[in-house]
Amino acid sequence: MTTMKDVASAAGVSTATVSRVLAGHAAVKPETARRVHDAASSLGYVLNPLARSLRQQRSPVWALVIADIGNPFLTQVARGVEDVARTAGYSVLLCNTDEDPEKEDGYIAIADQYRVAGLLITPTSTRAAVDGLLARGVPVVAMDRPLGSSASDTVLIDSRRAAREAVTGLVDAGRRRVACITGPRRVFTAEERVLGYREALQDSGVEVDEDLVHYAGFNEAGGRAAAQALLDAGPVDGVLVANSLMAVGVLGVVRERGLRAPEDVEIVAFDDAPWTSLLAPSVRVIHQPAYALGRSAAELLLDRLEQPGREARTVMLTATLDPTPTPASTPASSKDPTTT
Amino acid sequence: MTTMKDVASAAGVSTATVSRVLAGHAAVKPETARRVHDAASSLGYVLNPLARSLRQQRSPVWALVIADIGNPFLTQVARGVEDVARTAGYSVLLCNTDEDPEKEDGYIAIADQYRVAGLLITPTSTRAAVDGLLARGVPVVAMDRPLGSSASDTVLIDSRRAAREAVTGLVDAGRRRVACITGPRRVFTAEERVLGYREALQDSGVEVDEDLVHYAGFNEAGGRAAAQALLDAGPVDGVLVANSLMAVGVLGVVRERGLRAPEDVEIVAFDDAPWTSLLAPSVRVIHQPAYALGRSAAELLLDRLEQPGREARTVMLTATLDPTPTPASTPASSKDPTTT
DNA sequence: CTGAAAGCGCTAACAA
DNA sequence: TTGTTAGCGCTTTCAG
Repeated sequence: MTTMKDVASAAGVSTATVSRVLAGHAAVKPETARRVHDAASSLGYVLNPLARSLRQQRSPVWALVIADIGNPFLTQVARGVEDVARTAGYSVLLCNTDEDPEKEDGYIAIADQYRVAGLLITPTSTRAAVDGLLARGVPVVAMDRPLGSSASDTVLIDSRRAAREAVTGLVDAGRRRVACITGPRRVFTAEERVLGYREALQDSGVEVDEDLVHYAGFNEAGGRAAAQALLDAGPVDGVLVANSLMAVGVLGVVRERGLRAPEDVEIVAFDDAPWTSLLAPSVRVIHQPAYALGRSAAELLLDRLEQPGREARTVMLTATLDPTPTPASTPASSKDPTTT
Repeated sequence: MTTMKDVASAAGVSTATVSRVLAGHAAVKPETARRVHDAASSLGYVLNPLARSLRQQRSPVWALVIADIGNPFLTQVARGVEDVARTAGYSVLLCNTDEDPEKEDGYIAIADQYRVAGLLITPTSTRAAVDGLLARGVPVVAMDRPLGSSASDTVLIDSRRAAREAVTGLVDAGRRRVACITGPRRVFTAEERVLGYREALQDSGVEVDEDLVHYAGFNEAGGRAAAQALLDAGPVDGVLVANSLMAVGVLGVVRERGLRAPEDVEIVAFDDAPWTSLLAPSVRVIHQPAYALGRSAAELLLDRLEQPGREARTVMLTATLDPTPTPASTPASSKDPTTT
């Protein structure tokens, strides 16, 4: 393993000079710089970032702790974060918690140990253990869900409003038994969506039937289980589903039971994955600006890195109810950039 | 920032002893160990892994370089890798190349610089620049696609055979104009699937019409573009699609053109995401053992870490053509574990 | 413009 | 069983 010392002796200078040349700043005679570069490349020298970070007391890495790598919404968020991070020269260490508070705390601890320059998280627990980071002055940005300790920057999406709007639409369209299938109780967005649902019903003077509200895992299995329980209990003509993965589970059940959507039951779900418009029992979707969320969060982090002192900021983005899908034409609308 | 030295003086011992206590190995008097632990926890000490890695010349991190974080097949692979890594005490640095050879080489260089303990990759280029790692004795495992330099362990899925089987099925069912929509030319699996397609046609004595073979991006946009071009050129009654994301694009076009599937055109696609069985124009899927692929790859890496000398090994897994979907019942078959 | 030297926080011989 | 010591590879004063 060739080190800076090797390069230094090959170029006939000190390691200090090599360091200066490689870093770019600090004035070095061009002639010397050239010799160093030549030596470095001919030796195939590659800088050891561990040593550099040890010395500098910071590493150019961000930890991105997300709740579910299988959730298209969150992978879009990750893309947004990564794109900004990369252009700013940071690498992103992606960690997957599977909505498990213990795994979450474990990853935060690892990030802590690694002295990451910043942490972005979609907290699964409101009390995610980020105090250590914060105390040490490491910026933490909460994405999609707030953290208990509000000393950190936060980017949210107003999903409560969107939920309310969607449910109001269902009721206005004449749906009488509208249910709500949402994520785990502990999770902020899961609760927000239920709140929006309740508000809409109250606005419309419809009494909330608690049997129509189901909490479950934020994934296909959760959606499936909730739908089974819901439909076993009685008929329903509208459902608000908290994310696209759950929607898949719900639709599976709907299909198996021979129900038609939207005729028998109209389903509105959060998140527009590319495939949502092609689902068999059809779903109306609520678009969430996932990519933009990731970008904003990363920008807040960058900003905070420059002004460590500034007060915490909260950015609120808006979710929009897509127009009812017209089965005949299905434009591949991409409000978020996609890979090409 | 409290260091080991602080803990040492607080506990009235040397840093060497603190290190020994924290590492666990090496015998330390229980009494001393307790004092050290007390000191450490009361000071809120957290070990600096940078320093440790610098000293040990290895870091407990694997780089997982995948081609597309948005591809459900690959996220399942990532889960497999991560589960094995975690139980073995490694963290996984996930990198997303977007099928871009330059980004790929960039990430490999970063992994190289970070002195990762191992690298797992779904190479987008056969000549991914892993020689540096290999030369330094860092294990590299190729997943789903082989690397040019075959000095590395490899886990593949026999998708050529699966493609052949699927296309043979289409022809046997009376389909006469069967097309193939696959990924970028450079990508191994993209080519393999075309090879299987060609073999099937040759077996059946059907001449291969080159206009029916389309290469495109391994994502929704790619599938969409290929399908447009294909259908503009003439009618088709069967299509083999190389992955689920492309299938979404293809189905969108099929639907927009008012074609029915499988009546007018039967579509068989690789990868069974949870939502594939719910797609409107229906698709028959080829199941690939993604999670198992990830696990095998991780196990090969672990194994190689223990026996640096052993010769490279290649594991071949099998893809299976799922039975024709019966629209009425859609069992949520999970051959791969899912989050609950 | 360049070099010497100190030291980031930790681990691993080697002594004691 | 514990301490001393010598670095891992790099950056950064401080001199020159």
